[in-house]
Amino acid sequence: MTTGMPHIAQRPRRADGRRNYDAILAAARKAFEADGSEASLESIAAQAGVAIGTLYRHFPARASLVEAATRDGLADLVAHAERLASSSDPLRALSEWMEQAVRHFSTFRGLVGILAQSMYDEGTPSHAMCSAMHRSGADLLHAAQTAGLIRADLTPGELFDLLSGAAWVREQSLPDRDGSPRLLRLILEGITTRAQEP
Amino acid sequence: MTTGMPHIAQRPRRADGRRNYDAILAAARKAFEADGSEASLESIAAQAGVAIGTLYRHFPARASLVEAATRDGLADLVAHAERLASSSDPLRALSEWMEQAVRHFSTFRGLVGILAQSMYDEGTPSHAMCSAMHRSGADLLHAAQTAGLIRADLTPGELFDLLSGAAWVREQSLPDRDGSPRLLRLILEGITTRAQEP
DNA sequence: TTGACATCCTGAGGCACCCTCAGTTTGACT
DNA sequence: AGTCAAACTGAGGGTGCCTCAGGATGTCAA
Repeated sequence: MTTGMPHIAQRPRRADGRRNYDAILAAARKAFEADGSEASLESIAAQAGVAIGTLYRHFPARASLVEAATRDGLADLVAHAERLASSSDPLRALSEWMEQAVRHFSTFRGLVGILAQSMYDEGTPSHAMCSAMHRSGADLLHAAQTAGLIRADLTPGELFDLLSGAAWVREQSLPDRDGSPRLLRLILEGITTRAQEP
Repeated sequence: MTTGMPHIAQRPRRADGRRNYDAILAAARKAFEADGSEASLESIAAQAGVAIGTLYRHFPARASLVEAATRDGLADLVAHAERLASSSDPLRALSEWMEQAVRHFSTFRGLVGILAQSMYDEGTPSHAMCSAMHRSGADLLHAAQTAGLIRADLTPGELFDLLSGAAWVREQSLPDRDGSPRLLRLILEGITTRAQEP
């Protein structure tokens, strides 16, 4: 997964192909939700009522199945960022987006790890989406920095490291004991500009 | 791994037993270093010149092998914390300890995840060591808070979340592109008391 | 030294999962 | 109805996990 074109699965043309593609995707979403990104591909195929070879036909690597299963959600995140970019309150915009980003990054166990890899490895299915997120996030950060609300020496890469770390912590903790809102608040307050405080 | 006594592997009594125990541990350290905590146990056994059953005799679960492989390092960390506890510069002490903690947490890929689990799951081999770390880290934090140098509303649990997140990021990034020193600095500056700044 | 025996070791074997590929079926289009 | 690319199937070879019945051996006391 380091060389060659990134594989973005496209919907097949034949009717049975599309049917199976959709069934596999639905089963995968359910399985990832329950068992994390390491869920058994064979049981996903079985759940979709399809032979294992069919799954591999549509999604030649686990990462491409994960990409397809998360594409829409991450696209929403990017769209939301672009909507927020014109906000008159850049700090609030950034804060809101960070919250949503962490939520999306930890949709299921193991996802952040895959996304973190994809961020810098171009030969990866999710790389395109990650780049888009990076761009839109960087814009929000830059706006807040220009307004003097966020420390100017914080790079987009560092912001993503902080968000990934928070998402990973959220992923680890049990759903009922989710400390990520508090963690995110700490991070946000930690990177706001000092002069803003009384 | 949720019920029953935590299994702390103890050195076996017979000479051949001790020999094999040590050989397995050495092989495991090397394998974890190279392949992360998910390294193949069968190849570890082979590397140690021992049958797979022997490995399982000494380390009935992967987690107990990880525990044994990291025990000394984490014990050092706790000892260092206790030495730092009497420092006249609590902020520097905390900072130094945090740096070392992140380094130890990310000794090899997958370790932070295991430690994060062990922190709150008592039926886990590493739980005892994690508790000790928690205590000694909390002391350093408390000292810095009493001196008014760290925000008073930060709990030890939150500090560990931040450290775990940073360690995870470090674990993900390639050795040459390690951004964790910078990340740690951001975190530290983020939790210092606001009035301290000019 | 020599039993006696608890400790320790072995590795085959059942299970789960990964991924491939040769052979077969079928939808789509003429 | 005929053609054929697209899609499907599932056996099979590979890796890894973990167990357990049977065999080997170090230890210690007599």
